[in-house]
Amino acid sequence: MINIFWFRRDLRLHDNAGLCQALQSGLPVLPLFIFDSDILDALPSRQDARVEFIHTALTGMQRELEALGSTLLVRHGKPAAVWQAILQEYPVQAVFTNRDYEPYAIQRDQRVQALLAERGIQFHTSKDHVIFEKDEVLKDDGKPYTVFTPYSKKWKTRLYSRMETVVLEDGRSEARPSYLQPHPTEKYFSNFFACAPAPAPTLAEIGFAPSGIAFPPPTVSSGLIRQYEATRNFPAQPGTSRLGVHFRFGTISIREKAQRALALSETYLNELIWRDFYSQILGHFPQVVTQPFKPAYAFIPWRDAPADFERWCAGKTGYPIVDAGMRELNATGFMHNRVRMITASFLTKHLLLDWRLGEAYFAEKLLDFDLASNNGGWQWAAGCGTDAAPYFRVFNPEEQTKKFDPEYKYIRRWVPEFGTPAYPRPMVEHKFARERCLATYKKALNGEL
DNA sequence: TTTTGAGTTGTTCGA
DNA sequence: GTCGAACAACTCAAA
Repeated sequence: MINIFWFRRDLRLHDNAGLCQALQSGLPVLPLFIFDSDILDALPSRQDARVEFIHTALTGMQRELEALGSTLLVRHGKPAAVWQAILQEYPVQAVFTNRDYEPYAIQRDQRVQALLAERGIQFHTSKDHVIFEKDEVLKDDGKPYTVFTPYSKKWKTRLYSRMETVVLEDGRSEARPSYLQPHPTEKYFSNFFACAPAPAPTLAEIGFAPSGIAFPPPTVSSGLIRQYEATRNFPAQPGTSRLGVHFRFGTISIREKAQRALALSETYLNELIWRDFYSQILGHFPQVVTQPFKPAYAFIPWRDAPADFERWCAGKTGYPIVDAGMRELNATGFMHNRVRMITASFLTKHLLLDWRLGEAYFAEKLLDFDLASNNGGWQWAAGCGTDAAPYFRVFNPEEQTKKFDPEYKYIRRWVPEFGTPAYPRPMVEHKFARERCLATYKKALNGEL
């Protein structure tokens, strides 16, 4: 008999909670990854950098596992069908995996768990993707938080409520939060199932072509984290970590990064807490996937203007900071955080286009796309999210440029024709757009529409 | 139950 | 240029 560890959004061998548990289960562990055709077939393009990223990460793990005398089983198909095939091929006692909190994943895992249960096979799940799951940080009345600041306070209280003494390499000892302790997977590497390498499908075999998009490294310097608060808002500078895609697919450990953040930057730690915050919002309020978090905002009459949406997508709005952001996204699969806010505000408030359009476009293009964070960010930009701030906070693209790209470095990098006759005029005048937005929101929220 | 303080990231206007 | 108030009123969280 063997046990199987099922990789999904946790593509690493080190400090992997579920894998560590599996390796301690007493049976040889065969690692598995499934390219889920339900997900892949729904992607709009056959050149998807995320699929390529996953494929690259799997190749790396495959190499590590072969060096350990084992292998990574990589299959392609609908999860239920793949599992049925695997259970025909291997005598499986139990399956281990890390929990995934997105609605589709929850449903998929319920089905797989039922399928396994019919055959008497246990399905063990672990927390790995977040520091705290949705029911670990709750108000005193047992209900979920919907405002970030009190959530973050309770999050930190909980983090520091359990400490362990750790002996460092130089012999000194230090107290560290138990929740951030690494899972020592490598101690149990001898428990992988010993077998010949199993051939994995190529990118082409699962139906995809290389995207041409470069992947950021899974590392960030301590200097950057220390300077994060001072530099993160300037898109021309490399002041942000670019670790998003690695968090998304688990090629780095959230615990390790949180431990470093604790030592180096409160601001950076807060960003990691935001990740948990939006994950628990999605878990408790899954309707946010299609509906505004604040129900009253469902009555805003978004404009129906496909041509305007196309101009926004293409980076041809005539507002250089907006266009620079959209072109960076289209070219690299990444957009600087500050510019994500500006472009999102522009779409929802200047153009009065439905935030779900922008959300879907980012979902298609962003290498680091994460449902919970992307949805939370877009609802925030549209004013309909958990943020208590007023809806009349309309970003002025020119003011934002003055503050965050005063020398037009970022703009010139992505909009070389800026300042020449080839650059388009603004597609909508700022003052007019601002007033139209405020009037429309006000009416809708007063129930006059 | 009531009260109180506060809420990621902003802009505009007038003194 | 700089500063504070207004933008509106509401809901959340905790005491």
